[in-house]
Amino acid sequence: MISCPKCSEVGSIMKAGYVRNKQRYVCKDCNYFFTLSNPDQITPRKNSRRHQTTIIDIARSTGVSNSTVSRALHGHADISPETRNAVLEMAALLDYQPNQLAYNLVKSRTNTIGMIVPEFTNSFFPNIIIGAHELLTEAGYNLTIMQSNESYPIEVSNTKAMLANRIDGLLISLTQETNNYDHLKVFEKRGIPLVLFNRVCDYVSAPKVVVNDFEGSFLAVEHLILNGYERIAHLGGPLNLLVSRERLRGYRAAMEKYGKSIEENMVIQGMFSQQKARIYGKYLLDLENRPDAIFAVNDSSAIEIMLMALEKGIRIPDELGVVGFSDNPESAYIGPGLTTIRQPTNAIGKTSAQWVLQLIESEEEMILPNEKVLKTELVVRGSSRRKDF
Amino acid sequence: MISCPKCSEVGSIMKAGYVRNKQRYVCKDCNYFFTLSNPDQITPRKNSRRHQTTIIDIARSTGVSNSTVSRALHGHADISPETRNAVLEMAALLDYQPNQLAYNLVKSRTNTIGMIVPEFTNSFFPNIIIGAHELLTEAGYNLTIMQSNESYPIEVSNTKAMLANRIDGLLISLTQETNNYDHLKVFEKRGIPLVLFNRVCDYVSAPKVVVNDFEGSFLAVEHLILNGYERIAHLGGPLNLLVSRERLRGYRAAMEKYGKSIEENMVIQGMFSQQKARIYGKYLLDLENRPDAIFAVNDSSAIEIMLMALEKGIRIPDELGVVGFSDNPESAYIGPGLTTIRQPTNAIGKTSAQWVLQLIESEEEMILPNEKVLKTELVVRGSSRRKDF
DNA sequence: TTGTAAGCGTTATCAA
DNA sequence: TTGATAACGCTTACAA
Repeated sequence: MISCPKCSEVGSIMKAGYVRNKQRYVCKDCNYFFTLSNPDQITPRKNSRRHQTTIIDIARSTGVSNSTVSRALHGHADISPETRNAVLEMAALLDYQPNQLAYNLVKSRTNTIGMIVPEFTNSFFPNIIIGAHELLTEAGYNLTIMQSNESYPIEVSNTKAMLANRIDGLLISLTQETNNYDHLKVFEKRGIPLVLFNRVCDYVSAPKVVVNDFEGSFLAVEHLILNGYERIAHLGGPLNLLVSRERLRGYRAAMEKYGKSIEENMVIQGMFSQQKARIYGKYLLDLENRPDAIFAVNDSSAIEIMLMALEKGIRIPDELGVVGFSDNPESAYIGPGLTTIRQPTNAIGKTSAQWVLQLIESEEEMILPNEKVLKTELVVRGSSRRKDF
Repeated sequence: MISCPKCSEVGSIMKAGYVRNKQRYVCKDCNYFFTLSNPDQITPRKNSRRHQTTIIDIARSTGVSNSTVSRALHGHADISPETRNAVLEMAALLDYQPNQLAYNLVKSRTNTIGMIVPEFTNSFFPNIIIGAHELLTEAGYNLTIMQSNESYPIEVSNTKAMLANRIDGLLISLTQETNNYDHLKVFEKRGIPLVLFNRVCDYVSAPKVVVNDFEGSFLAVEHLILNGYERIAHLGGPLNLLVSRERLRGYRAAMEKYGKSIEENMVIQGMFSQQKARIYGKYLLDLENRPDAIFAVNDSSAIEIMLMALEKGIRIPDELGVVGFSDNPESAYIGPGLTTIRQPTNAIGKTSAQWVLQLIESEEEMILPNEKVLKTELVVRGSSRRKDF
């Protein structure tokens, strides 16, 4: 008695013509075609619970070898159109889906780029993801995204997972907690392409994609000064991040250039969070001699400040100028509109992705500029435009 | 001469004590420890370009077998603490990173959930992703996200890629183009858990996570009516999507309940896109006898309408009431604030993720309610609140 | 043009 | 408590 190699059924086997001079059978139960080239192939493969059809199934059913099937499937040359068609037909018939896992294992590449971002509650990182995603998809790569949630331990475990999954390259933007970079150096040591973006650091020799935070901040503060604000506070980010330091530097440079003295109690550096923004914002607005303008490290903080000013009845922009950074979607609409520095988020994603692909495709260690700096843009809205200026 | 099994170097091999009565060596060049249990293991493994250390490397260096290493690494019982420690030490020394690919292949599961969303330009899907991501991470699963960009062919190729990568389960929200569901039925046939969310359809027997679009819309329109609006237009979505149909149904039901006649030229169904919103918005606002309120299928469209009204000098809410759907972040801030229906995005993600995990973990085909309906919430803001009401 | 067989890095089933 | 050895599904020399 012949049993179906796929579903083990014995009662429903029928003859189904000849292939390459061998009797072909079909199992009416599971619609599986096969030949019996060799008696011990009659026994079904074990562990067949939810068996997905493999190359071997196709090989058996068509009466050719695995390698021939593989070649046919990949449109290799040196294969007779006749057998190729037979294989392709059978593949369709058996509803064959290649097993990427096995492919990846033997090729030891996955065609997948990993991306780790600290958060995606703001639209900032999602927009970067969109950019990277577009470019990678076009290039035939998959993108696996992980989120570190601004936590260093999670970031470390994320990189471990990426490593374990043998991604071909990694795009990463660091958490605000990250001060140790050993988990990134592993990538260097392994020769796995790595690109840092936005939240970068100096201590790892990987390419970095950033924006001109210094200039952006300089322009922002200069704009406030040119609108007649004198005592400008800065609500900054955590200083272990280069972005925070650069934006602080831009602030100081602008103040200095225009001969404004900086009151150090009005320069605050802190973690990114809505709660922190409220605390620092309250502090600044409650100062006995409160600033007449605030340059915030990002739009979320700036918006918190605007809302608090509203509550307190402080008029914007007359009594208080506010400028943010990043141009969140809500910034255009809040109150008189929030003046801000627009970041080319899509381009950040695209640039980073392109770079990591270049690193992958270039066999040699490339000698490359280690940093790409994209341009920001000052977007002037109502929160900083005084009528009398 | 002994050559290093890892880097093939011959000049830098030194003796390094004894392990299990075998001479141990170390390659000073690549810091690789090994023993020579068997003469033909002297030859380095070929294809060693960028060789990542494997279980076999550890086995050789420690002088035990693969299986023992595997067991030690997984903290199996039945292993002497002595050898376990030796293995673990060596693993750390050689900087071993497990190869998830191989693991997945033999286990034929990936611990990865796939997620396909039509877009993430709005904050809507990112927020759902956040919810799903949180729950999945906690459960020890990875999340692979793909974006169909509202394109049916891309959606199909995405599902193929997911299948090829042997994800353990899929969460999907359909594109506005999708009218054929064969690519989803494959999952059914293969027994791969599938959960539809938000953009669902009736033609595939998979669990669905949706919100009460009907009630939400009903409340939105009722709210407009109770604020004295009479001639309410509806700017709807593509009708092949259940959400669009449900929201339309809610609109009609509310109008009917309050005895308002619907002017059919003021009910428009169209694709989601900013451009379309502008075109339809212009049409509605330019009508000779224009509506006194518009209920839009989503906030993006509603916002476009508000902006156009602003341009045309139509006062909101006095001359025109506007209500959207979803509560985008910018909706709170635009003009007098956009009244909208808030969707529990985080919960949508979490619920879908939880469901797919349940399906994975339950061996049996579960008998389950086929749909979960989450609650929406009316958020009243200035765009619909008439002073005289 | 096709087949054979080794190898990718694991886990799992037997024996020892 | 350990070690061989056979899978997992695929690609690819090398042989025929």
